[in-house]
Amino acid sequence: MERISLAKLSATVELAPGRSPAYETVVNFTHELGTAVTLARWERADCCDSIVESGGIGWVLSGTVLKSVILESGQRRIVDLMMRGDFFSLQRDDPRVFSFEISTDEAVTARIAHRDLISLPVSQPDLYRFVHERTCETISRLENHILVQGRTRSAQKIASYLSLLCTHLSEEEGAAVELPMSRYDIADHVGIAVETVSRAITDLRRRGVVELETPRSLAMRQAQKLHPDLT
Amino acid sequence: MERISLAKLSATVELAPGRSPAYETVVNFTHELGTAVTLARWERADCCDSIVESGGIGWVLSGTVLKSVILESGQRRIVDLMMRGDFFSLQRDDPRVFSFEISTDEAVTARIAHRDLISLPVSQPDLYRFVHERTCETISRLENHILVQGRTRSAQKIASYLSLLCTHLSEEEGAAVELPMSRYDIADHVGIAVETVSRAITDLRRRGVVELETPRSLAMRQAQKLHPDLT
DNA sequence: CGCCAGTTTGACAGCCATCAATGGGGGTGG
DNA sequence: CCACCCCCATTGATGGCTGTCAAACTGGCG
Repeated sequence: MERISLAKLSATVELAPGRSPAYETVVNFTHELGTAVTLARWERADCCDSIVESGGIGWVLSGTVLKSVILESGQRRIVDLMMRGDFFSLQRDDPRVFSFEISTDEAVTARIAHRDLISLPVSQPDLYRFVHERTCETISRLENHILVQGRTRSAQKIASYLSLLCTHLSEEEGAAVELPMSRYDIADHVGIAVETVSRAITDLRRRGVVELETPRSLAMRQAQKLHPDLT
Repeated sequence: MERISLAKLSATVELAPGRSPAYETVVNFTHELGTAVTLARWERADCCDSIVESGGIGWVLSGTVLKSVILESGQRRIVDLMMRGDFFSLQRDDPRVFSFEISTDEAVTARIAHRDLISLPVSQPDLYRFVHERTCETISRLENHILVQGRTRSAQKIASYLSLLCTHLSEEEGAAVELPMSRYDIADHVGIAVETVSRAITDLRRRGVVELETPRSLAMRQAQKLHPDLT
């Protein structure tokens, strides 16, 4: 982990390809916060549990962060997947022991401590409004994932999961995107076995719903409407 | 649906049995908001989609509210279940068409419109802090449900689902609680078939994990630790 | 009494978790 | 440079679980 300054931030995230308008507002928000914000650069497989220490909220400026928990059975369950522009709450004294982990080669995160967050409404009310909007977006993201997990068949789960991922990663319809996680991560996120994930993806490829250049490079074809059993 | 005033509120919710300390803070919060709050009493199966109209956030003072969506296939999926003291976000211009529905005989809800919510940090900063805490609790609730849905076996899902429900409904360990929803609702919430829900509950009853006086009255025995395959 | 919604149980086919094995790619050390 | 190892992805085989269809039972209500 490496602390970075606001001044060095633009040099880092400017490189991020295909930034959407919504992401720019997050970068602007980060700059406007000034000294209240803490930035950090991480590398693959870094464990960033320390991010929770001072509470408040965090967000992702580049890369992908996984929020996970290890069950008594030893199984890892991924509760949330945060990508560029996504916010997440940092709850101290949470009896549930969550871990945060980087799943991309590199990631840049930002956060504000709880004490700075609660003083924000008086000092910068419009920034607080932005925080509230983003927190509601976090709720939407979790709700979407509940809908994905609620699908009965594994092919449906994977199809809707990948579809969500693609719309988040690229505005362009049908463009190839680089999956920010392994098959194992997908399995632990949707709650099915790795082998079933692999089989489901192979099945979708055969049916022409997705195309794979490499196992990590995926393009969605809008063929879902042609396959009513996937809805 | 019936509008009720703040003055009549105490007569309604005071009757709610087994109120926990956390719930009292919600009632206090409701009173302190004054004119900004809108109260409503509903009856079973009422559709309260109109609650979203002015945005902002809502919360439950008594009864149970379901947030659901109808898929193209005609299936109903329950995304969230809000009980006494639970908050939920009311997002206008959400492309996803959610419905809100009462699953108990009666329910009382409260809400603040978006315009009142965004002016709250300047007028009553400590109330806004409370809103933020509750919004984070909403995130925790959804995360917990993702963990429930992530379980592989249906008996595990039902066991952890009912366990969560009981700890939320009663502080007393092992006390019988009245389930605020039907087997169909449970099925649509955890994403399995009704018959499987029924079979799983019967299975748990045979193994001594739960006890049922009536199909709706349930008591958890802390026997889960005796059954390692349920963790 | 008949109807209806909710719950439960049975039978069965299809799907999925598990175990097992193979192949590919990137890294390290010889 | 090559051998080796490890992680990841994929495919096969199989038993067990679950979705689906069907039917019976309950309690409430007109």
